[in-house]
Amino acid sequence: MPELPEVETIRRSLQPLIGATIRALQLSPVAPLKNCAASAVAELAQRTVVGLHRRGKFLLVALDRASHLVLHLGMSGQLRMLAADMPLARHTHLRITFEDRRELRYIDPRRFGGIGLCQSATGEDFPGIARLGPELNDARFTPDVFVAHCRRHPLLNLKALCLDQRILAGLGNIYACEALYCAALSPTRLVRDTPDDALARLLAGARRALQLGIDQGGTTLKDYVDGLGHRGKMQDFLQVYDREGRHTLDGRGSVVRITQQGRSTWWCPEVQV
DNA sequence: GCGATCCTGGCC
DNA sequence: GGCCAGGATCGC
Repeated sequence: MPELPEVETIRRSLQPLIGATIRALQLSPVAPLKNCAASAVAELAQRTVVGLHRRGKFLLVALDRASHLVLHLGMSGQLRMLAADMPLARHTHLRITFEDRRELRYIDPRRFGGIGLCQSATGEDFPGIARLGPELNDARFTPDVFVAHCRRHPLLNLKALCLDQRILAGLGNIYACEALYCAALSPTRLVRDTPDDALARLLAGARRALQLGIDQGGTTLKDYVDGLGHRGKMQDFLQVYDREGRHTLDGRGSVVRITQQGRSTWWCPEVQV
């Protein structure tokens, strides 16, 4: 489900948790733990939330003293901040109860997400985060840096490039399609056949698509909500995603769907070359 | 690089 | 029943 704009929206919605102290943590028997033992998670009791950070699609819950919590929402994950006495949703895999009776719940039916611990405040010691490309909003991530990364993968098509977290951290299937439309580039084109200035356009397109997604509070196709239960509005601004057989939102052409790397790509051949 | 795989749920 | 879904990893 959640790509960078959704995770960022969730992060912002959970800011009120900063300063709250954990009373207890409860894991489901099938919680998707990544590189950590259930006992290590339970030991986070009595620790205080000091910050909420995002890296790519990962959310880091920074705690006072030592280790921090790393959460990835995979395809179907949700984070919800609720009162501790609210009814429990199915597939709730982690409950973090705070001293003030608020509760942060991690819900993930498909369990493609993950719950883990890291030592560094930036998560650099967490596998998966360590492999990520630069943050899209990092000013040091210049077109030159991006192009240099791209050139190491000449045989990738541009859609696969967009989805490659080592290169563009945070893009998922929706925003990859939207970024390629923004940049007017065909998803089937190979990196090898794409000049530097077109790759620079792709970086700009990715930034534009993600920023619009953040501004609109994420995309709610079905069930995405932020930590407070608010739906996103980006679904009303998508140009190509899930619009097979219709026109692009701006009416510049018609949308087709193809399959690449086993996943759907929606694009507009009249605009994207 | 590519395809299979991990899961559940919703839709046709 | 089969197919599809907002993701990432692992093996070849």
